[in-house]
Amino acid sequence: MTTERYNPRDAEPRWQAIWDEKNIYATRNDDPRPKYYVLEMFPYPSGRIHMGHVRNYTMGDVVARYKRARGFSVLHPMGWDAFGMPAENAAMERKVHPREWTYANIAAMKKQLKSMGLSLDWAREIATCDPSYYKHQQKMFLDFLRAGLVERKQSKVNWDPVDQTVLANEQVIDGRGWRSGAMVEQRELTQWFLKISAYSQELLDALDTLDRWPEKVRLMQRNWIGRSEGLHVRFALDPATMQNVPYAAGNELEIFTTRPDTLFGAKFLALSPDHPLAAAVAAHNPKLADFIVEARKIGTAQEAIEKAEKLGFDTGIKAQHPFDPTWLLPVYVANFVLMDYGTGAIFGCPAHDQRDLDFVNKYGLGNTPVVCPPDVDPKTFVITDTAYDGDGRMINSRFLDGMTIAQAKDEVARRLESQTRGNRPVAARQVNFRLRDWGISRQRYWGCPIPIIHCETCGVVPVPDKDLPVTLPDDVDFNTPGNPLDRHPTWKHVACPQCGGKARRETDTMDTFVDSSWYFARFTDPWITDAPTDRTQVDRWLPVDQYIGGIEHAILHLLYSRFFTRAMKKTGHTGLDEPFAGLFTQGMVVHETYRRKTGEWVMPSEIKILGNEDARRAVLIESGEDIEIGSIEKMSKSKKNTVDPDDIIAAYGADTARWFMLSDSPPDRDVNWTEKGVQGAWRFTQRLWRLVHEAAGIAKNAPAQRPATFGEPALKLRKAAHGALAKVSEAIETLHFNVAVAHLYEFANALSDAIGDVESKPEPGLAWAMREAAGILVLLFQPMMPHLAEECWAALGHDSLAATQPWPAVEADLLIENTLTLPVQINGKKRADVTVPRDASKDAIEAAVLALDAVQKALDGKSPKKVIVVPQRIVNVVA
RNA sequence: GCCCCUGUGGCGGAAUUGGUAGACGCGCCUGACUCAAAAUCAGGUGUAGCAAUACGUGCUGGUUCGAGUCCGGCCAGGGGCACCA
Repeated sequence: MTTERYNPRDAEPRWQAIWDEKNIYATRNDDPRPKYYVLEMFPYPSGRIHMGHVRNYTMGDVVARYKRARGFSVLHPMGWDAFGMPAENAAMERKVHPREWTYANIAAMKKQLKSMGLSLDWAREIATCDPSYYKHQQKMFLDFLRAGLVERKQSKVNWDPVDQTVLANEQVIDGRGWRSGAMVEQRELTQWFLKISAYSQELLDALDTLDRWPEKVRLMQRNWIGRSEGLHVRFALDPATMQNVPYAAGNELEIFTTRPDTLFGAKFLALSPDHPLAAAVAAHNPKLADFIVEARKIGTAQEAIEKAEKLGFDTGIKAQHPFDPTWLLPVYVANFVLMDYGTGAIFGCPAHDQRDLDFVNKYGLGNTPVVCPPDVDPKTFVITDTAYDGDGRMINSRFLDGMTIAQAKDEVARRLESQTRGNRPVAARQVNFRLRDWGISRQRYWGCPIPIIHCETCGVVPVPDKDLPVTLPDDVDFNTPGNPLDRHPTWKHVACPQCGGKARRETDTMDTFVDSSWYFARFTDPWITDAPTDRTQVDRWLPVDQYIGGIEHAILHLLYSRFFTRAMKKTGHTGLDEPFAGLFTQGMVVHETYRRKTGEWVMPSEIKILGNEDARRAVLIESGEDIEIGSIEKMSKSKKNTVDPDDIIAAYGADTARWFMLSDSPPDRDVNWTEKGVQGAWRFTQRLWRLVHEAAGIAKNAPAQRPATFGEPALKLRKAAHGALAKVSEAIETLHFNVAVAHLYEFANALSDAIGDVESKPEPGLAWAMREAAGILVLLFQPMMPHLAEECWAALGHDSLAATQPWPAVEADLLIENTLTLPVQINGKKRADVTVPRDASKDAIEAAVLALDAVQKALDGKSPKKVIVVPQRIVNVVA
């Protein structure tokens, strides 16, 4: 009797219009119910959404809809990460203003997102390029400046020669710019820095409290922060070797080491090529000067950084061993010592550090092992090509001999701390971090202007709060590379706010990661005009309960946001430290690749698949030309293996796309987009529609009152319904969407069986159970397929909206079975089943098991060695 | 090089965290309906075997009444960091 098909092209826009009209997804800031803030990482407005967005926003939407049904006041906003390079590239290539380009893209993408049926509160929409947003960012920059969290300093920076801008360390991947892919060069520039390193320890410690973050992300951040404990040691330099060296710091050299225990294995000291002492020696030593120039090249723009040979240059200076002034160590300049870690100088213990060993083997400085591995005879222990960095006992180390590494470290620190030279201890325990301050200056137009004025007489002057925002000029040209703000004829020329004299604006704009470091806070009250946040709202809504996005932001965005939230707290804009209580990182959307014999990539929409499995092949639709089917890879424009969400929604509807995104693959793994898979999802939407309509036909005749008793088929259906309810709820709570999907399939199968029972085994309670079950089914899939749910909910005779219904309540009694079927194992292998009453005693179960034929046979008249009865689980007979 | 994660049918993946391995879906096979196809419906589908049964969660050892799950060693794939002293 199935006639009509569900038509998403008609139904989806219809329900979207109704949701809009009734404004059901708006969140009120005065809602007294418990709050739940679910947020997906906001998109860059590139112009079109891609499948990764579909997956990301579908997951967030399921959580939002589920929590709403669970009675929470849900905040689920959307905005745009709208500043950035592509807008300027478009301006250069297509002569369109970045603002126009960006806002046109936002309009297009908003339309696409709306077609997905997401339950978003669009009234809170923000775009980071809007002065009403970046005004507050400028205010916070100035607040941070006053709080000592901003610094302006000259530093070596990573310069991207293609984008013509500076990149943070985090934005350099394998020596290349994260966006342009160009080899990064080193340049000296004066930059604005946010002092994230002031929070190194705190950012590290607090990771332990983020128990709803993936362990993987926490580990990556831990490694990035890179805490190491060690000793800061002052080596005295032999005055005889320091003649003619104009070195301001005097006759000493400070080093940092994490292995003070190996001090008696020292063979040399080494300076970074950028160390002031190296420069001082080079002033009178042209060969060293040349060496330093060469060494710097290797550390920067050279391709093979990791393969660079360890090179050194002997300065002729000698340093005294801290425990023995007569023991002199040569001081080298070495290309592998970094200036901006520790003190820019090290001591080398070749026996226990591979780099140092490579170095001494090249320059013939020898090595002395000072840590002997367990079970090795110290007399025969020698190091040749491989340094030993494992555990052991101290040898060849005078008063340290026999100690463990930990004891030796402590002993060295203790002795050197109490020695003084020039009224200062010779050594101090020190903690070092790898994390550097966050350089935010970018030489770009399309970013948030840094609200600073440089005055010839007053120096660096903050723009007064009353003059905010500093807005971008509209009349800019992109015909030449570099920063359009810098070459704008008038924009940068202003009067100094302090003295009124001639001054110029800072023409650098902020890194766009600043924009995304606080948008989640702005969403809590995007309407407030005189402050970045309303403290009542931001403190009530934050932290974000569930944040969802890509793993690619594990360090950059998430670490910056954690820092920024703390900085906002310090300046009174929030009351908390951690912005994201729960984090989920979703996998990518991948797809097969296709290419012509000539090697050109071909889009999935351009080809047709013929045959199955081994006989599977692809041809170009247009010409019938054979196409090679390649590996499954991340969807990307370059390999053309993308599928356009618009096409999928036009062909199958948003619900089918959403359902497929959630089914099969666990959400944190990659999902392979296949035509077969989409068709499977499509068939299921049709099947649900039919099932619910059939069930509705039966339910029409159901009594209004719940029957006092239910027959077997009705009870079976009710158990299936409530079982599914319990399992789907749990799966959504734990974000195991693929498991929720599987339980919904199972439940649909059970409903289908029950519909068959109506004819074969009619009974009065079944119609009532059918109505209950169909209702539960619809509400269970509502978070995933909201349009279909509305259509089905209406078919069940409701004039309310499925999207606003409370989550159904489980009848716990139905989940408890009166009799249990336990598996019976003999010696750990399953051999039989036994059905016993739920409350049967262990003895009763044991007796029932021993009476089983299979058990009798296995025991062969003997009595069992042991019978293990695990209540409600399993029985194991040990024969 | 260091650190981390993952290996389960033809495929995507389940498995109450030590208790019936393979739920659910895809694919495939058989049947029904149809002039036929699509759609739909019913049944089957880890491997070997006619069967009883045996084997089976990357390999290998161990702990346990019982191991996909815990421990040791290896192999493969993926990711992060990489002169950080």
